[in-house]
Amino acid sequence: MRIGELADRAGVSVRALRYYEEQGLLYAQRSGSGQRHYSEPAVDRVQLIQNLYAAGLTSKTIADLLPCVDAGVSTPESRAILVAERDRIEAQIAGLTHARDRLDALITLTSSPRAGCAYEPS
Amino acid sequence: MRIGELADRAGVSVRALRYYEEQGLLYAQRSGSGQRHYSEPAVDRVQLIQNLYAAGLTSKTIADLLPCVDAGVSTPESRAILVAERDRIEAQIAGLTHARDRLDALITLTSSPRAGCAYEPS
DNA sequence: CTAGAACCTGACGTTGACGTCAGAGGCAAG
DNA sequence: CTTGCCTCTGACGTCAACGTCAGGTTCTAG
Repeated sequence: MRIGELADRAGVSVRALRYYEEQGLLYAQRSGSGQRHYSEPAVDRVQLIQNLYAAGLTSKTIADLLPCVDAGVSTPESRAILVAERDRIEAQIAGLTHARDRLDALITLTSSPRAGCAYEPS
Repeated sequence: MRIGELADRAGVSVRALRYYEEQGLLYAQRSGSGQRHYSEPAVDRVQLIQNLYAAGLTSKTIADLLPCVDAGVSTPESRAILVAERDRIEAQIAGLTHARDRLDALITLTSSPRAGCAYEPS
């Protein structure tokens, strides 16, 4: 498939796909005229990349890790990165959970006037 | 306390504190010579701000919400923002959890050579 | 065959939360 | 008094992941 279709199917922009290639995260066959052509698994790969981006990994970190994904093996260095990122994500989840709880408390606090002193005329 | 001490105690940079003030998130008394002076609760407030930043809220959103925190009440608009941000955070937590699971799987997969086919010569 | 959509390669623009530097003034200690 | 650290304002720098535009080529539907 060509780049536009991949973009649609993976839910990202065409520009993003070219950027991923630029960063060494995604490869494409080139037709004679220079157009990129992708195979089916590219859809999953792009979604994986997006997922890792969303988790806060940088292009460089992803570029370091993807070869291990492809090969199914990891070096001591890549394992260290993996574990470090996993821990970072866990910490981020904890922080977000805390923030969510604060927002929840804020919602409860501010939307029920004088909560606990309820005496609302029916 | 002065800005340096607040920065230390809240774990942020002096620049960040001035930026928060610029964005209307933090106020300070000014001495005759123009130096900022903060009271104790400022430490908590800075940590709240940091927490909200870490959760992905923008300066503007925080600026919209802090008055509600201060007043303990919310308008329909602020409630909408609160709920929207809460939902966004929940979605982000779900995404991060997914990413963490993928990394965990990757760690397991790549660090135990031929898992399930174990036959290692002792 | 032709119009229009899709694609190409540069290359500059954007955004948010600060970092950093310059130049000047303020404050406690010896 | 001066040394040295802290603070001030103002303004430009940074970084990542793209957005967007220009100018040109290629593919495809009718």
